[in-house]
Amino acid sequence: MDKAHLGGGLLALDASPRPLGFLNLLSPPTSSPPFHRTRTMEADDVPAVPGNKGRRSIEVDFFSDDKDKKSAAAAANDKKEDLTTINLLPGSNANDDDDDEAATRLRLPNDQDRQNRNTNELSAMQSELARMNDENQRLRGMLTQVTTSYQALQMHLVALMQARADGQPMMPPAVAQTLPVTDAAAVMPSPRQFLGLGPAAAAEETSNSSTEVGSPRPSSSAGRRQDQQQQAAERGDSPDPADPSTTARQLAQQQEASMRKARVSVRARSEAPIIADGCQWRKYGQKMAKGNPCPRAYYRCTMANGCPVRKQVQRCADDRSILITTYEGTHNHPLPPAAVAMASTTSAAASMLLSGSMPSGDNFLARAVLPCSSGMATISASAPFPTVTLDLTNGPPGAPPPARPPPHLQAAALYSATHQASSKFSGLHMSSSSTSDNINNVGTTTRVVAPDAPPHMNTVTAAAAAAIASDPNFTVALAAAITSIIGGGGHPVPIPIHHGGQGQGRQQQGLTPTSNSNANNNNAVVTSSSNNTATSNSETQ
DNA sequence: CGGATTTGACCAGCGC
DNA sequence: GCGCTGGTCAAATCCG
Repeated sequence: MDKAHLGGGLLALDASPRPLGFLNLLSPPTSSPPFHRTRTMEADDVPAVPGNKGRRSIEVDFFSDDKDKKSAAAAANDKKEDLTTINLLPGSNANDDDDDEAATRLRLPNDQDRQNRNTNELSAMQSELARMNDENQRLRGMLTQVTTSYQALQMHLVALMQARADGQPMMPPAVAQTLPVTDAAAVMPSPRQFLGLGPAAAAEETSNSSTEVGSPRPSSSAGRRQDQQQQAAERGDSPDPADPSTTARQLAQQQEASMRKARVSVRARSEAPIIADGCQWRKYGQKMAKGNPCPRAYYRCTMANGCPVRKQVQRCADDRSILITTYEGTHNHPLPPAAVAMASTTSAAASMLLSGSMPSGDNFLARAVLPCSSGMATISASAPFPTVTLDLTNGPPGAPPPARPPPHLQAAALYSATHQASSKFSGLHMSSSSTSDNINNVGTTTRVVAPDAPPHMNTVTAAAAAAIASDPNFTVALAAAITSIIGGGGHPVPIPIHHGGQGQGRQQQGLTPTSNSNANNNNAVVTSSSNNTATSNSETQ
């Protein structure tokens, strides 16, 4: 493009191919006077004029006053170029006077075909401009959402600091702000819970019966064995049912029993065997699941000794390009920023699910968790455990995959979207009616689709959110801020992240992972009943 | 050689 | 009670 054309009140448009949505055409900057809303499109976009080997360009007149038009017309005449001036101003009349004519008439050769062609191109350009305007507005809305999310997170950090300074218990906003006082008191985790110590940790802490903390009981077969052993050991202690501490412990166990069952399933298109969520995993099993020719792989987090987090990975039976990753458990160690993205996402989703924070509309969670990244979240409260499925596939199976970020960026997009959810929940706590419904209405399965997120928008917003959230500066700064605030600076402190559970983690400080992985797996949040992945599949397809 | 992966066995829950 | 299924373990194997 001829950069010289930028002068003389003409602002040249880059004719090179460019994704939509990054050009603010209809909202000219106001801070860069003198700005003349005349744009010149050049290059191959404009057909060559026969006999004219000079430049090819179309000048689009955005002028709103005669003064600007006159100057632009003069500038155009000075150039002696093959210009096509198009008046796009609504309601303008090219026959008003000679000055207007100078700026608005189509200076084309007397070739009717060429004129028709240019007219068609004009309409195409207008539609293109309209599309770009829509795209621009969507981007603005997304930016607003990101800003809001950031502010909400910042406010939450401030609240954390205050609570820490006051010594008051702090709870996740999804729980604290969506439950009535009584329910919130029942579900409210202790400060240690929120900082990574589960209810069992609190119970164990009070009883001083074990060094193991943050240990939701596994419900799997092996976990059940472990559970039975632990229960037998507790029976050996002959707890008094009337003992308040015993009752509290049983309460905590009941709470964690329900919490550990929550799962977060993420559907994302990926050719890789697993999605890159930032954590280190070790495969410990593989099974053929009924109804799916693809095997299901079982992974365990190996970033820390005894980390109870596990995940199942299986390809969708109907669309092999879709990878379904189901997370369970709570990390008991610090996470790298890349892992924080996915972990916090699933954490927030599970927290919202477990907190029963859905208001009267079942689609609330979908709109809250995924207002833009996908537009679809599947909430399954079916027995034996609730599952929230976050769909990042952007479209039905078989649909042509849209331009989308790689899986790890999708995770980051989800991370961003979840914080949007946090901000939405932050504004929700004023509504007392939102607490009436509870996810514990076992037996209901709800498929919900965000009503205000058209597919094309989902793609764009997810990609943009991914770009923002995956920015190393952003995530690193966020993690550093949280670490510095919660941990009081100096040493890295684990960010309370859990998958599928709520407040089940523990602080690493003062805890020494043992070499007995089984013992440490008391922290595991494992369930062993129905195939929730299959449930998710059936519900989301 | 150590860590990761594979794979058969085992166990518990559930439905008939 | 029996078979099916999901989930996990652990020995064997693979791999860098």
